[in-house]
Amino acid sequence: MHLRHELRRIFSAALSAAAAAGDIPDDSDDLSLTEMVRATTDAKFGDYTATVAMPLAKRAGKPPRQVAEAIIAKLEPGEWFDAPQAPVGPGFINLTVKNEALGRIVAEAAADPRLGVPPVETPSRIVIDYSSPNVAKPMHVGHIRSTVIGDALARILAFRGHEVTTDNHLGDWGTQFGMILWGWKHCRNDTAYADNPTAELGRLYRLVRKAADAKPEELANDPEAAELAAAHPTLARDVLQETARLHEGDEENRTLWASFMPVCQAEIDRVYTRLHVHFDHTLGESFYQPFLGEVVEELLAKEIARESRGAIGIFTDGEEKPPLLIRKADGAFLYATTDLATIRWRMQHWKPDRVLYVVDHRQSQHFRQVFAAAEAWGYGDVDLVHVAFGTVLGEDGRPFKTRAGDTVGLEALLDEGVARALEVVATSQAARAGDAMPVEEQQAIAEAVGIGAIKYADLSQNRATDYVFSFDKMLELKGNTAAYMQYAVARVEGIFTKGGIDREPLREQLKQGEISFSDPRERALALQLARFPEALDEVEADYRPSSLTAYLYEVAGAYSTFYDALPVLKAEGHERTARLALCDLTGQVLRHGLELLGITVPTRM
RNA sequence: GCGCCCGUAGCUCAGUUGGAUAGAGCAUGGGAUUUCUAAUCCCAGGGUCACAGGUUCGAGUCCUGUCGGGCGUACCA
Repeated sequence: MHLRHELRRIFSAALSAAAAAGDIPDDSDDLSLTEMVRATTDAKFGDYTATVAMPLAKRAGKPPRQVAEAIIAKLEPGEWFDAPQAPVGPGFINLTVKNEALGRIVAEAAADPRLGVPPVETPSRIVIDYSSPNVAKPMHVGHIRSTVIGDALARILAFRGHEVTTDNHLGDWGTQFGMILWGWKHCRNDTAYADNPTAELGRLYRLVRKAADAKPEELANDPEAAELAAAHPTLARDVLQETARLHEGDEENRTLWASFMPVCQAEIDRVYTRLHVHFDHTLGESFYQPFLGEVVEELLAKEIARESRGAIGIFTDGEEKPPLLIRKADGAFLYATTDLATIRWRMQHWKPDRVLYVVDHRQSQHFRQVFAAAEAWGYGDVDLVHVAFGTVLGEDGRPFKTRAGDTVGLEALLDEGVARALEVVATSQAARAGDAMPVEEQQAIAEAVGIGAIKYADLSQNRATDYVFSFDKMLELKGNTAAYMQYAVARVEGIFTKGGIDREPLREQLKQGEISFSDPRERALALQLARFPEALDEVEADYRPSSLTAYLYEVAGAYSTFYDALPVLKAEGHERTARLALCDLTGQVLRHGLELLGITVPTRM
C-alpha cells in the first residue's frame, strides 16, 4: 500500500471533477499539481497535506480558500483517509489516515515479503558503474564512497523492480601501469614480491609516482624517491613510454601486465568480500582496448572529432573551450576514448535505458563532455547520469591522509572501525548482567557495527559537498548512525526471544483480525512504517541513498520512543497484538532497509 | 580568467524539489531504570539559513550581484 500514490490518485480525480464543474480551470489536473501532495511537517496538521489550492487560485481568479473548498467538495477520500476538514491557513488541505486503515496497512505489510512496497510500474534497464578502482594502487578511503553508494543504489533500484546490471569499470590499463612496469624493471625487490605481491607493486607505484611527479615537497620527505628522480631526469617520459609499449602490444610488457592482473584482482576482491559488494560484470579499461582505434576512426569519419595541436579531440563546448581529447599527439588513447567505447559497447550489448556513473564530483566536467560527445555520436537515446559525490576529508579539513602524507588504506580503515566497535561491544557486555556472549559472536557484531558505521557515514551524508571522516562520530552509536538502527533491531529481536513468540503464526493471525492503535506513539510509528515506499521513491528521484537513511533514522527514533514508553509483552489482548505487529514490522523494515544499504544486521548486540 | 559545487546552532550535518513555528546528533544543563537490551528515552537553552536585492499568496530552497571556501580547466584517471 502506497499512501502517497493513493492520495495523489484521489486528488487527481477531484481536480478533474472540479475542473469539469467549472470551479477551476480546465488544465488543472496536470501532474505537477497532484505532486503537491506530501507528508505534513507536523502531526498537528494531519498526516498528509495538499498545497494545490494556492497556485490554482491565481489561475482561477478566486481566493485560495474558495478553490480549496471546491476541491474538498469533489474529494472522495475512500477507504484509507478521513474526509478532510475545512482548508487551513492560506488554503492547505490536510488529510489524516483512518485509524483502521493504518492497522490494516501494518498488518498486511508485516506479512508481505515486500513489506508493502509496490514494484515500479514501468521497470527500466539500468547499468550502474561504480567503485572502478585503479588496480595498480591499493584501495584507499577515496574508493569507499563510490563503492558503497553504488552498491546501495544497485540494491535499492533492483528491489524497486528495475533490471539492474552492475559493472566495475576497473582502471587496469592506464599510465599507472607504466609506473609499475618501469618500477618493476628498475627497482623491484623479488623476495618482497614473492612474499606479498600487491604490497610490492604498491610500493613500486608510490615510489615511481613520487619520483616522476618530482614535487619538491614530496621529495623532501622521501629520500629514496628523491634519489631515483635525480638518477633518472627523463623518468616522467620513460614512464609514459612503458605505457605506450604496453598499449602497442610489446610482448614483455603485456606478459608482465598479465602476471600482475591476477594478484591485483585478488587484492580488491578481498576488500569486496569484506564489504559484501559484488558486481555482475568487471569489464575494465583493458577490455575496451581493442575497440579504441576504430572508435577514434569512426568519430573522425563522422566529423564529430578532429585533429587539433597534433591530438584528436571533440569540441563539445565550442572552439574556445578545451576539447574532449580522445587521442594524444603521441598516438596513445585516453580515458575519454575508453569511456566512449564503453558507452557504445553497453548500448550494443545491454541496451540500457539509464547508465549511472557513481564517480567523484571532480570528474563532472569530464562526464558532461563525454555525455555530449556520446549524444553527438548517436547514443543519445539513454539517460547518462553522473551521480557525483564529494571528497573525503580528514578532521583537519584537508584530504584524508596519514601523518606521513600517504592516503589511508581501505583495509586498515575497516580494521580500525571494527576494532573500535569491538571495544564498545566488550564494554557493554561487561556492564551487562546475565548470560555472556561468546567471543565469536562479539567479533561478528563488531564486524557488522564497525563496517556498518563506515558505510552508513558515507550513505547518510551523500551530498555534493566534501565530508569529514571521523571514527569518533560515526561510531558514536547515538544519533543518525548504523549502530542506532542495528540496536533498535536487536531490541525488537529481544522482545520476540524473551516472549517466546513465533512470528509466522503472528503474521497469519494479523491477516485475519483487525488491529488498531490508541496511543499517539503507536500511531506515529505505524504511520512512519507505512511510508517505507515513499522513502524508496525519493532515493530514486535523486539517486540519494541519504533519503533512505533519513527515513530509517526516523523509524528507529519512533520505535525507541514507543519502546521506552509502552510495554509490549506485558500488554494484553488486542493491545498486545497491535504492539507485537508494530515490533515485527519495525524489525523487518529496519533490517530490510539496512540490507538495501549493504549493512549487516546482527540479531543481538 | 572561465566553468561546476558549496556557505544553515559552538562542532558535524539534515531540510521531502517553493509550503505552515528551519530540524537532528555531538557538546552544555536538568530528569527517567523494582518493568521487554540505558548502545535508550524525556525536557531545556542555543539561528541575521554568508550578505544585498529580485520573483510571488509564500523563499533556507528559484533568479541577479557581492563576499568567502572547494574542485576542475589540452594530451593523468
